[in-house]
Amino acid sequence: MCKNITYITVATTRPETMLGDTAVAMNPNDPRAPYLVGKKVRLPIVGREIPIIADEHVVLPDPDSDDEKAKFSTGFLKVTPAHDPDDYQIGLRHELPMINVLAPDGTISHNHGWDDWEEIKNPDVENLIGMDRFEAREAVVEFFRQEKLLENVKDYVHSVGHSYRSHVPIEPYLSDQWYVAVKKPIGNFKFEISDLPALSEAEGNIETEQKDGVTYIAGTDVPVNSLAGLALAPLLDGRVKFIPDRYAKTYQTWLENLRDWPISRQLWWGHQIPVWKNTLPYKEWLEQYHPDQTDTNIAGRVRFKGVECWCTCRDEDGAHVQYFCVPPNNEELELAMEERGWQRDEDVLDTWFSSALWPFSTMGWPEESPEFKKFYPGDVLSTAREIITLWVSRMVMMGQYCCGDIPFSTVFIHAMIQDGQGRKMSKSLGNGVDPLDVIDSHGADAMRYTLVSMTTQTQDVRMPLAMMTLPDGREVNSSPKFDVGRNLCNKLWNAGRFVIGNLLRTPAWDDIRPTEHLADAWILSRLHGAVRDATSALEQYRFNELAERLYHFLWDEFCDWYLEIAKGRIHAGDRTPKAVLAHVLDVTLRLLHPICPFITEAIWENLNAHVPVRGPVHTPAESLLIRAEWPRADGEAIDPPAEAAFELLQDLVRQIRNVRTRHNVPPAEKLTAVAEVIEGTSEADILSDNAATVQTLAGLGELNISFEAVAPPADAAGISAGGVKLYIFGAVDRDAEISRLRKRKETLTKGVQGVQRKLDNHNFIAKAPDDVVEREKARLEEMRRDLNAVEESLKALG
RNA sequence: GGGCGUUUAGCUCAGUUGGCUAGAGCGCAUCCCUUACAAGGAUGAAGUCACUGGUUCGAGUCCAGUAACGCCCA
Repeated sequence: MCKNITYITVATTRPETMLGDTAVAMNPNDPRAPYLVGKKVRLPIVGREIPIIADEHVVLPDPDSDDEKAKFSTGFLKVTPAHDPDDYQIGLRHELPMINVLAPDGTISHNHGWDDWEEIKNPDVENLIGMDRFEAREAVVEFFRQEKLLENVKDYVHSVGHSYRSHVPIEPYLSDQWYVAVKKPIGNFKFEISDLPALSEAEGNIETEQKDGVTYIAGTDVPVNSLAGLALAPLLDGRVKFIPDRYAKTYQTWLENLRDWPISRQLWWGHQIPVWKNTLPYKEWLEQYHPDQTDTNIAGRVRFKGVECWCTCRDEDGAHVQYFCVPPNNEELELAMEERGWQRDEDVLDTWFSSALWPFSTMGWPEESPEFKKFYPGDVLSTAREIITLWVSRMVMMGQYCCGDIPFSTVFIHAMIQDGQGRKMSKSLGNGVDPLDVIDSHGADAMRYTLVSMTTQTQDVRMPLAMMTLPDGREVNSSPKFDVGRNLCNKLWNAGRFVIGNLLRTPAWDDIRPTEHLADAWILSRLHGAVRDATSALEQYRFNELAERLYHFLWDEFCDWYLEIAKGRIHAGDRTPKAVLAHVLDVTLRLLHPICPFITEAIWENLNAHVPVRGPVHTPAESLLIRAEWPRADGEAIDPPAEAAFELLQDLVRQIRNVRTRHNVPPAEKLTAVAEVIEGTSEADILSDNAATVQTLAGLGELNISFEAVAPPADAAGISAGGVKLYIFGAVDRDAEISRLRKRKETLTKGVQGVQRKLDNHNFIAKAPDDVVEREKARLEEMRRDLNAVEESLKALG
């Protein structure tokens, strides 16, 4: 059957590229292959005779397949090495000619590598010259139609890369490019390998293997002293780490599979590649410029007119071509070269090539500037995950190649902020947020605080957008998420205002007894707890925890409780809280400064003006907060008994407030209460010492403490906490009280049952750690006591 | 196709080595312009922790699988 084949059919999506076809390929497993491979076919229009070759790349036809390629395949593939990356690989494998039929502007042209043009040119082809690729596509199809060579036109779904700027389909185009060899052992290395801390340490710390005299990182084809090796070794030996550490895998996998790095870019902007090309015959060049040179195979450093240059040369179509890379600031040499026919490469460097130099080029490198000496190498790089490979790895390579050390030891990868629908922010979608607009809508510190609080260990975070009208009338994209930061800053500012406004005649720290009053001991304990937690969060790069912890301390502890208590005490003539307030504000400002630098600095200045010496330190505080020391947690100040005691007061106050709300007691109305405690117990002491505090915070006109059992009054609301039973008089709404108590009873009953079930389980008692069991037992006891109190109160109400 | 992430209250998210009666902010409901703050205060309602199995005294958390959504790379 196959012997009678006189033509073959190929399918293509880009008919115009057939002008550059140099073979037809078929899969070696195709049953027709044995008859056809090795034969030649004549290419229509062009008339070029091209071979039929066998290549695994060709997809066998299968009309029933879900795979579009197999479905549309005829079994024959036109091969255009100069205009398709896959075809290029086939071309290399089979040593096919590479014929470029396009000009750089996308029109059909015979001036850019169409080598057999003179042999094949004919009116049909000449007709196509100058057409753009889309026009030529139609013209080729039309030619096939008229010559009755067209078998079919079908719709075909495929993906073609489009330029993200101009949105036109991208055309693969064979051209000369500069590449950086990343897996080649580096010759002429400026530094000795033993001078590189990363590598010399690596020699002992990572596994390597020898192959043909080259040392590779074990299990890879990455030579230790190649650029890829320079990037990979510090990760493997632990000198570079990623946070979160899962990103190390991205980095490692990419480096292990790295191919040479193409650095030529055909853009009108950027850093033009500093390479000059000369096509003079080599001997003439030698005589003219470098009479002493006898080795014709130059590659490496040469001195040229007194300037040290990099040089390489190669044969191109029988002529010697030299390339010279000229260092910067040699304009005279460049001009002299250009006058003599040297041409500078028109391409510019890949932006990532320049970016790779960023950690040191920003500090004056290659000059050994003071900044460079002080700040290189750095510590932490904070960046986004999509540039781990393109940028981070290259900075690590170049840092060592150019400066002899890695540029940073920790790479912190932050989440990507998406819009409210989970889409990446982009200019074309208009779903982005401009930080400058956010600063206008919410303030710089508010934006910073919010972003820090969003910095979790996940990959993405969402930021719902909203149009906001600024005071100046502009409508901008912002997000209600920034309200969190704005509210915090507002709170901080007002708290600062209040504190500073109360600092007249603040006693010296040595003149107060800062732990005598429970509230003082409590806030100092909480303060040092906050310092400890904030420090630990920072050290572990847990920025959201840092933000939340400080928010919680400032708002829920300092403002909601301590300030309210301090108000009453200061009003009553106690000056101790003034010293405590000044100290707590001082430390709080230090803690918040990295997140909210502007507002804290402003408050700091105010605080300095009023109380320059404050807290346990005897010297005036730093005049600028940015220079002030980060606080240190004082373990002595952390006082768990004081915290537990204070929590009892909080519990009582909250429950009394709850009663007030449920009984619709007007805020101004003072209630009378009686508390029943057992004499000599700690809760009796706590309550006796802090009755005034509870009264103020809970709005009680009178709080009597009884060591005798109090019969639950029928017209009172009852609460209980930590062994304290408390009855509130004047809450006359019996129904409301009954429903409140029933709800509490239900909650407590459920809780008791749950814990009881746990404690009845022998396995739990036997296998759970003792402290867990003890905690459960204590909880059970507590809940039972409260439940009893609730039941008593219910009984009293009838 | 390969790698990774997410799924917890109406919304946006925490929840580290399993101990949770599951938290926060916003929103919601009720009350309050009380001399730091209404961008505030007090109180409250709201969740079958995507689904299915497993391990365990105990699972939001560990293991296996399923589904949906998303990101990066090719």
